[in-house]
Parts: sequence; C-alpha cells; structure tokens
Amino acid sequence: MMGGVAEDVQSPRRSGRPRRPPLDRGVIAKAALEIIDERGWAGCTMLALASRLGVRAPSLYHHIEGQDQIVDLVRGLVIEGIIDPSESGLEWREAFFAFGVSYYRAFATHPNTIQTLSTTPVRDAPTLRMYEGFLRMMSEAGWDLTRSYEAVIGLEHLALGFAYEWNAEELMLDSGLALRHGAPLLAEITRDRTEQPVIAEATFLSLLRRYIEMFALHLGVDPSEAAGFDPPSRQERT
Amino acid sequence: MMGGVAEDVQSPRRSGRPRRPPLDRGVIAKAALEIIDERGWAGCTMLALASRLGVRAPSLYHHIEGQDQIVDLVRGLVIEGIIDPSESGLEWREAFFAFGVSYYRAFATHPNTIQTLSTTPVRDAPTLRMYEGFLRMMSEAGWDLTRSYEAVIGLEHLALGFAYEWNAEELMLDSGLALRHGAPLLAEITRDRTEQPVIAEATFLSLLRRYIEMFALHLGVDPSEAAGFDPPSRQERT
DNA sequence: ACCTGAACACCGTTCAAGT
DNA sequence: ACCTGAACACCGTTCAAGT
Repeated sequence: MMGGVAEDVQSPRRSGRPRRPPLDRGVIAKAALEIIDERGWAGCTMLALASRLGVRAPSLYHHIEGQDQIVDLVRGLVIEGIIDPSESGLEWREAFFAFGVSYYRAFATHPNTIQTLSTTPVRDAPTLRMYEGFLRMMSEAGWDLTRSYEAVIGLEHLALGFAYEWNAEELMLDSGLALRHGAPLLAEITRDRTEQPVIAEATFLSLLRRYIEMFALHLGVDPSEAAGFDPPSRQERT
Repeated sequence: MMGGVAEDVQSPRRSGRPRRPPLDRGVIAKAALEIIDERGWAGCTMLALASRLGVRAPSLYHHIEGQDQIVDLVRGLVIEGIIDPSESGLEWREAFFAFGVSYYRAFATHPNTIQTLSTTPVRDAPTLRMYEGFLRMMSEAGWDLTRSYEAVIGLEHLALGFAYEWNAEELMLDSGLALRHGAPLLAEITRDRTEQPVIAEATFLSLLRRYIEMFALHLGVDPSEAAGFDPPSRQERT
C-alpha cells in the first residue's frame, strides 16, 4: 500500500518543481505592496492578492490572521529602507537630516501606502525599532524625550504630506475645478505639475533643514537666547 | 375627485407635522459627521447613515450621487470653521498664524475625518475658497505663488499630523507593545497621554510660530542674509 | 500542513414599483 | 417628488472537506 510505484513514467524529476513560489508572509507582503503601488490600497482585496499569488482567497488565512496583518507586513516593508539614525555615527543634525530624507524617499516611492499607514496603529517590530533608534540618537545628543518625540512626529507628517501631495495618483487639487469655482490663484499654481516630484523633493529638503534648525534653537525658548548653535544641555551618561 | 374631504376627523392639525426632518444634503452631511465623530469613518455606512435619518439606504440616492459626495459634504462642514485669512485684515504673519490655529482646531475637533479628508481629492467649493483665500492673503503681502502654496501644504500636514496624533481614538503607538519589542524610550514617552491634547495644542502653536518664521526668512535663501525681519520684496499692486 | 468550494454576513448601488 | 423592497455584484472571513 505505502510507497506504490504507480508514478508517471515520463516525469523523472521535472515534476518535482512547484510552478508557484510557496506561500509565506514574505511573499504575501511583497505581492500586497505591488498591488497597492499599482492600483491603490482599495485595489488590494483578498481576492486580488490571492489571485496574484496563484491561490484562492481562503488560503491566505493559513499564513496571516486577517487584513489587519497585511497592514503590518506592508508597513514593515516600506519602513525597511529607512536608515537607523542611531547607527549612523553622524552629528545629531546630520543624522536627523539623513533620517528625514530616507523617510521621505521611502514613502515617496510608495505614495499609495500613506493614507492607510499614516492613520493605523503601529504594531510591527521594524517600525517600533525605527522610532526607538531616532529617540536614542536624540537622547544621546542630549535632547529630552518629549522634545524628541515631538520632533519625529512633526517630521513624519511633514514628510508624508509632501510625499503624498506630489506623488499620489489622484491629485488633491484639480486646476480646472479651481478655476470654475472662482479660485484663479489656486488654479494657476496647480497647473502643469508634470515634473513636480523632483521640485517637491528639493522643497522638502529645504524645509527639513529649516525644521531641524527650528529644533536646534530649542523649541519653546526665546530663539534670541539660544540663537546660533550647538546641542542643548548634554545629559550625563554612565 | 379632487379635494376629497375624507380626512381623519380627530387629527385636525397635529398630524401635519412630520416626525422626521425632511431629507436634504445639509442634514445628511450633519448626520454623517456625527457618525464619523462617534464611530469613525468606517462606521459611516449607507445603512448606518440612513437609519440615523429614519430612512432606508436607497433613499439617500435621491439627494446625493454616492459615497464620494458624502466626503465632499463632510469636508465642507469641517472646513467651514476655518477663518479666511484674506479677510482678517491682519499682517501676514498674524493672518498666517490665525489661519493655522483655526485649521488645527477644526480638525482636532473631528480627528476621525483626517484619514479620509487628507488623502481625497478636493471637490467642494468651501475648501477651494479656503486655499484661494490663503493664497490671496500671501500674494497681497508680496509672496510668490509657489512659495505660498508650499507654505500652506506644509502647514496643513503639520497641523493634521498633530491633530490626529493626539486626538484620534486609536493611538498610533502602544506603550506596552513598544516595551515588549525592546523599545524602552518609545515606551516611556507614550505612557500616560491622558491630558496630552492640551499639551499638543501648545506644542503645535509653538511649532507653527517657528514655521512662519522659517518662511519669513525667505525659504531657499541663506538665512544669515535675510535674518531677522520684514516681508520679502513687496510686489507693486495697482 | 495546506489548499479548496461553499457558505455567511455585510457592503454600495440600481431599479421597478409604489404613493 | 420621494421612499421602498428586492435584487445584484462584490467584499472579508469561516469552516468542513479534501489531499
């Protein structure tokens, strides 16, 4: 009974290779991000995801607990490309800047993820590590936690705003519509945004520099007092 | 035939009053915003909306074209509370500041609208008017359109980020989870955020002041050149 | 262990039928 | 003119049944 030799004669080895990659969280995450990039988050249904993977929708539930977990997986994938500022060895301003730039680029590459990722609870380890890395870097430079946390929150939304505004499929503002509603200035500035993504990054970088300077001037203290330079009161470390 | 007197005898006038408000876009918008405030945008289904209005779902389609239009209506309602900086009569920095504050408050009052409103094309007249008003104010103060547009985009996302982060039902970051994943600094700063909304507004206001100063320093030009004062090259107005 | 078909509850939207 | 029940296509998810 066991070990029957009733195998097809003319498939000596060729038949052993499965024609689709074995399912696991990694390939599911990758497929999900691809669909989101191509068709937006709404297009990433369980059916679309399953059929891209050559499988039926219920099969996915053997590897993930539900749609929520796809959010976590995709977030991990997007966040992966962001540098850890606590391991950069740079002075805090430069580490902050490098972090901000790579944060912006990660999301500018995947603008369709922004809507969901920016307003969904963080549950994945890579993202928690990212925050911790930023806080550690700032802490080691002498900043207090509250200030550092405000800094990263503000930075995130500034970066996400620019990344989305200039890279998302659907434009937020339609020039023709603005004109028809008696908003000529708005209509003018929203015309011809073909090559704007490039300009947008330059603008963001410029803004980011200013943003960091703002914190360097010790937010909450009269700028004239702190004007001009180095890190605030350095905490003693053992 | 016409004008039959076959009316119920004992309902001389009382029966004339309908027990539910007549349906129109205004009441639909208001009901939608209430549901979104209470249960989040996902809770605002056509069924939930209809039943709050004492009506069946298909009835809504006699007044609105579909769910997309609900977005427009709700946006109009939220944006309504924001001041028009071009009619404030204030100096540009103060007008900018007042605009930013009322923008922040409008969304801090309705944090559950942020996810959808911040990533959905603008189609409603009130919001287009809001942008136009800001651009006109900046233009009259001598700023060029591109700079002004960047200013309002950056401001929006900064404001939305803070408004969401500190007022949304679901916290973005869970302290316990952070601790369990080896992120002690993040865990510490996200503990006890009970009365944070108040602190958040103060933080945002402080940040907003700096943000405006940043633009006052003529973004894109070496700050040491422009350091310290008044509006940029004033355009001639007829 | 993993995939599947069938089924369920719940969406948004359409439409012929009523008044 | 406006509301309704019934119906449709499409979701996410569950589960017993297969291998």
